[in-house]
Amino acid sequence: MSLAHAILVSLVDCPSSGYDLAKKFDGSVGFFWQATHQQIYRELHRLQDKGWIDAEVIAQESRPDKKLFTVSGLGKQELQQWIARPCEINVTKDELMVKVFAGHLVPQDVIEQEINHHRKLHEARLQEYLDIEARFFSDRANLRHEQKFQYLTLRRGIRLEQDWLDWCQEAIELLNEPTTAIAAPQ
Amino acid sequence: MSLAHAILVSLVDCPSSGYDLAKKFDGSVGFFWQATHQQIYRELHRLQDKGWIDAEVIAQESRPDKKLFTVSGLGKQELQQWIARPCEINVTKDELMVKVFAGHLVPQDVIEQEINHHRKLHEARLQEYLDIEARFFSDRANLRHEQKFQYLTLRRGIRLEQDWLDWCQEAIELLNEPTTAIAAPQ
DNA sequence: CGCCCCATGTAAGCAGTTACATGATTAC
DNA sequence: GTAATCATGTAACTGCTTACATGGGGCG
Repeated sequence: MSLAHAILVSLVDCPSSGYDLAKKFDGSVGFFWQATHQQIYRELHRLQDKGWIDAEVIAQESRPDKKLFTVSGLGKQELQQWIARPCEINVTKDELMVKVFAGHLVPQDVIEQEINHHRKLHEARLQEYLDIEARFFSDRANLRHEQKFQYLTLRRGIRLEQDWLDWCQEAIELLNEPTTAIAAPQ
Repeated sequence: MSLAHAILVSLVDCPSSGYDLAKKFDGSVGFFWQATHQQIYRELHRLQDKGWIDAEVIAQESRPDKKLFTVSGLGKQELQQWIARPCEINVTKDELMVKVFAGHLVPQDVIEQEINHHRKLHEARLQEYLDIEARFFSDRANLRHEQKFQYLTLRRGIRLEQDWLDWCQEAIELLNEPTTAIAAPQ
């Protein structure tokens, strides 16, 4: 499992509290790994037990205290080893595809509506990614070493969303092609 | 949750035993929904309790008996309602992206190797999909109504794999661009 | 006054994974 | 004779989700 590693990666990027992490897992790292705050707090305890992260309690005025977590030397070592271990393709569970697969069970406009609904969701997400690209990666010829890697993950997201839009287009077109040459009962 | 629905969709397509389903979830429906045989058997019991599927025991010679499951009227109704309920974008958990995000922690060739490894995996999967396209959907102008929908899911897969290959290409290129204009310490 | 934000947690329940179990048949 | 295929399951464990809990501060 690699929620542990997703958290380590996030902490290496920037030391954070559990609360901060929960927010980051709702953006940036969260674009390719999701976790709720409950998962995160539990995992942070485990990571502390393993000695992969260190905690420092930060007292705050007019705010609850927070624990700031940083990746330890051991944790960084573990991360490096994990990155070097080849991994499999991520598994997908795509509800929309399950629906489309059984699309013949419902009136065609039901499926078309659902595809259009998803087109809008993917459009919005694409726009979100493009905004990040414009804000943080506008000078693409001069990316710092670390930025290159983060930019690549963003590019993956942009591509994915764009490709979804293309598929939606293709799908609506195919569904509206006249169904020629069916051996219809006469 | 929709393992239940993935199973219903699979059964509507073709009445099957738990064992058959487990195999199907290793191909066809399994390209966008995965489940082990244990999950499937458990879910089949639940679906039977709900009355969404009917079981018929088939005695076989020289083989263990098997239970053949078919979707009941109630199950079909439920499926239709489920398809009509708008759903969210599927969540992704992409280990490779987590690794790439923290790519600066390891020597560059480690990341390049991992990207190349994934390029090969996606190439193989693309080929698998293209074979299915050639075998079952060669006559694309004359698809039956149901086939259109299944073809669309295949197209989604083909696009996804192709897009992965394009990203891998792009990634390797970006990583090998000379890092110009870094304010390097002199 | 009520709601949202900050910050961390417990508890219960469901989903998913891994290992183990059985027992006959067929293929090498 | 050893392994794979057919066919179905139990048990234990880990991971994930949902709900609930606390308590101060800021905002409208």
